[in-house]
Amino acid sequence: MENYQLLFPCSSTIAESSSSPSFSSHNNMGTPFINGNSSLHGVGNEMNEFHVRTTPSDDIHRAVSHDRHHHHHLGIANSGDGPAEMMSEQAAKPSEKKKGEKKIRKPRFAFQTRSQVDILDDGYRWRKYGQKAVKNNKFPRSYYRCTHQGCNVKKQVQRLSKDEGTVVTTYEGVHSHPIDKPSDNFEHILNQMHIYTPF
DNA sequence: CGCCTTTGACCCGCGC
DNA sequence: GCGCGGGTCAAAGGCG
Repeated sequence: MENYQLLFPCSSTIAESSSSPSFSSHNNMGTPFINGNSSLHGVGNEMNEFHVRTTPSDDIHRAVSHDRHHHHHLGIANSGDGPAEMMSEQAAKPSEKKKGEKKIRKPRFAFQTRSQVDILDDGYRWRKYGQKAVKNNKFPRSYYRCTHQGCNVKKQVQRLSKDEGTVVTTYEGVHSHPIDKPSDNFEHILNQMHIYTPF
């Protein structure tokens, strides 16, 4: 399914600044929306912010329902009236530090989706590694890591308490490997097509 | 049995 | 220093 990129229609744009180079260089499937203004500031700048603008029709995702809070079932994320949203945030956290390593924050980008379900299935396999309560939010935030060997991409998902129909997904890092969906069967594909051709 | 969640503890940066 | 908030670890358990 190399057309995973369709998940993010061309209309959605991203502005991100980061300290991570090696961005626009090789294309990485699965992150089509990185338009390569890489390394705005050199390493050492811990401040980066990300904006995501999506269009009204951005609730374009396959989604996993969580009728049980574990396994993945298929379901179409809503189709809603999600208005265009813009997000910007600061992340001034040095996360990547092993031992005397520099504190570089990978670029992060977020988008929000109106959806009934929390987990948007973007085609990668994720393992949840944490969940935390968020201040001023009645919903927790979940932390996921890409399970692909050597892939360090993370994402976090949270639902707005202000508008509980909205789910914010924040990606951190870039996949450098193909999509690793165990079973991409017809049903999945059909679901996608369904979503991508709303007219 | 392998893969995944759950969940409390831990860690770290920051403001007071 | 201390507490808080956000992010991560890892043990334990669940499920197919």
